[in-house]
Amino acid sequence: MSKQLTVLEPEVCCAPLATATVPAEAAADLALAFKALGDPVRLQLLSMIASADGGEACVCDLTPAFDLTGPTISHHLKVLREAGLVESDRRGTWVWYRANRPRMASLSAVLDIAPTA
Amino acid sequence: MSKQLTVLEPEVCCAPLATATVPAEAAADLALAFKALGDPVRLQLLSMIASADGGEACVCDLTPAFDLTGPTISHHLKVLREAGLVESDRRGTWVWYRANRPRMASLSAVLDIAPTA
DNA sequence: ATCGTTTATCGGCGATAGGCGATGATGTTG
DNA sequence: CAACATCATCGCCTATCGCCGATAAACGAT
Repeated sequence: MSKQLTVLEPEVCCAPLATATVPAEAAADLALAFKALGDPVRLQLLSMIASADGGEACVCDLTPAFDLTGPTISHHLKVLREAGLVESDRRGTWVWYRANRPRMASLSAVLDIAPTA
Repeated sequence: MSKQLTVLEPEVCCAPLATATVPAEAAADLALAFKALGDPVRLQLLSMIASADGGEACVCDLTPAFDLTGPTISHHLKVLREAGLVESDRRGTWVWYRANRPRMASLSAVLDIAPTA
């Protein structure tokens, strides 16, 4: 929603992990994102959001997909938000989430394996 | 999608997160790996190992790079091992670690963003 | 066999994370 | 306005995490 605090530095780094030692500051930011992905519920939430039709998913559609309470889902969404993986947008009664695709792409690139090692 | 079918998977699936909702079992395995990456020290350890000359790194070279004790580094390496991200190999006095590149590639693929959404 | 070196495991401690119910903030509708 | 619905935040509890010192296990050298 109107969470004015978003990732100020979206593109933190992209050097593949296997090509050079990641600096400490970059490691902190990357670890924050990977930690957010390190939970089955959040992983499914992100996949539901990213694969949703139109690229957006309403919380009202996400919550009933789990055997968890509303506050818990809201908490997980907050973690994903603060990790810069999703963005939210309140439209009327409902809140819609969409994936931050550049962020995901950057994480994917970090894990990418160089063709020749 | 292209006709690139990967025959040998290390553990689990590889369907990009943004194309379909990830099943619960796959989410558990993926979350385990991402959780292992969700720590700055482990992220740097993996990058040091993966980018090391010859693709291998000795614990004796890893430990002094951090302001942490031996047991703590050993613990982090164990987490990476149990997540399937690295493999270890004792050769004489020292233990050498190398990255599990297929595993990393599979995680990278999961976060990959489809060209057209 | 005994020592020194390297790495892993064990036990414990403080900090963090995931879960819930209760409450609050926001928006729609009657 | 009041009543309702949706979603977020708060407080609390338990479980897990990250860290250390102490100890054990594996190996080479003496």
